[in-house]
Amino acid sequence: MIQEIKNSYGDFFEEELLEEINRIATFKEIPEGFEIIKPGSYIRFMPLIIHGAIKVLRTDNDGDELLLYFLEKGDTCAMTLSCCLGHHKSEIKAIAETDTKLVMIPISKMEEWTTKYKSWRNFVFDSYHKRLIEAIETIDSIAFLNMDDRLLKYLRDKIKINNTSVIHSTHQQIAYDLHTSRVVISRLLKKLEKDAIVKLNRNNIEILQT
Amino acid sequence: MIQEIKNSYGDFFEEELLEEINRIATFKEIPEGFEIIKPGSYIRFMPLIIHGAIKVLRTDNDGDELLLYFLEKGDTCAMTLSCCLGHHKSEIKAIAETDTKLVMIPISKMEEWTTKYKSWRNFVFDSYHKRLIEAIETIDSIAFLNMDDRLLKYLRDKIKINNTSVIHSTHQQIAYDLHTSRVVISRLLKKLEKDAIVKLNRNNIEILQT
DNA sequence: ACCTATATGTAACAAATGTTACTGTAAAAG
DNA sequence: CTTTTACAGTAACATTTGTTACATATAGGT
Repeated sequence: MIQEIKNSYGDFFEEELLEEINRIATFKEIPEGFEIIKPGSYIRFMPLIIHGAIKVLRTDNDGDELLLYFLEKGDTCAMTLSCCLGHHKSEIKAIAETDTKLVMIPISKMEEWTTKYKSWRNFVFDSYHKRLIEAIETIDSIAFLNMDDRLLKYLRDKIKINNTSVIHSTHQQIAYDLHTSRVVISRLLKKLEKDAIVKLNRNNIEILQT
Repeated sequence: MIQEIKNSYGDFFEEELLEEINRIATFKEIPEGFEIIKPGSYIRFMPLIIHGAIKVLRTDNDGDELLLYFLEKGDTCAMTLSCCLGHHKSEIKAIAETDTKLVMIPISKMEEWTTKYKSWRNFVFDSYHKRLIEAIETIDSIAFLNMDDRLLKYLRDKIKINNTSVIHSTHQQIAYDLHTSRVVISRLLKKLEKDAIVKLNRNNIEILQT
């Protein structure tokens, strides 16, 4: 497992810490579409992403959803950090965007390691920083962009995360992520197709221009 | 200064740390309306709020603005934390909402203290957590609420922060914070007045129902 | 008291987004 | 092969939000 972590996180962590992770953490493989974090649930493990991608959504009581951001190799979920350190409930939902490999750290080790290892402390600070920046970029999108530009940004983020130019999603799924309706997405996608930016097929969207 | 900090932060910090803050930090009084952080500027101090309130806005290149959240006594600005620890540029703007008293910590001490003091580490983690939660609540508002409810929420947040039932703002100022136009705010405020939720006067808005 | 800045009220219209309803069509299931 | 289900296309309309234009009102300076 040490080598796997090094592949994804470089030499960020000290050898000592790596060995401790190796001893204590568990390795997990998650299939695409699996719901890793459910809203309202308590979290006992903090996931380090070794391979793949996870999408993180905000949910409210009425079943409304909104994509917050994607997590990649080398990332961790700052909301999980918050939950772990503050022992709060999850207010988000996390779904495996692709098949994903995770290292699960038990929360009991979290505080201990922030005291013990400088690299771990920096990793946690850095993760918070990244997530805060991402959250604010999400605010930028919904506050300052129209739906057509938000859709385009979404499609581009998605092909980047999945490392492909074809998106396997239905219009309805996209509508959920952007918190709008299927009809609106179909309408805007059709416009993008007219402008030769995408090519539409059943269950997939090909991105022609990046 | 130690007593001032204790009044605002309780016994959260160790005596030792308090003394170090007292020795190193500078005390500052800021008048209402003063621009504490400008977008694009580098930040050399981290402000701890002793008294008063600060509003934090997101800005983009076109001069668009959006209120992110208010900071109160006991808070600090996590974006500043990010900037300090990561040495990034500010992407936000901070303005004194009321007359405000601050303790300014030089960033050089930041990392040192996170290693040295457990309470400081926890304070920093806690601040990040709070700001992340607030940012996500802002996302909730703009994603899930219509402008009338956003306005109402804004007014309520404002009277809470200012500890008064009269808001001294023009419609234009509110429009900037919510990233909409003055006419829209006037229209919606008039509706709230019809519903006996507010009373409108020149340069101030009285909130009748909380 | 008069002038001027700024603030507010409001109508009329434009644009963006959301909703409903119905169509056709491809894939999956029987 | 037929039936069913899920997906996508599109028109017509409703609602929300944004824009322009102008009228009116109030405070402050002279």
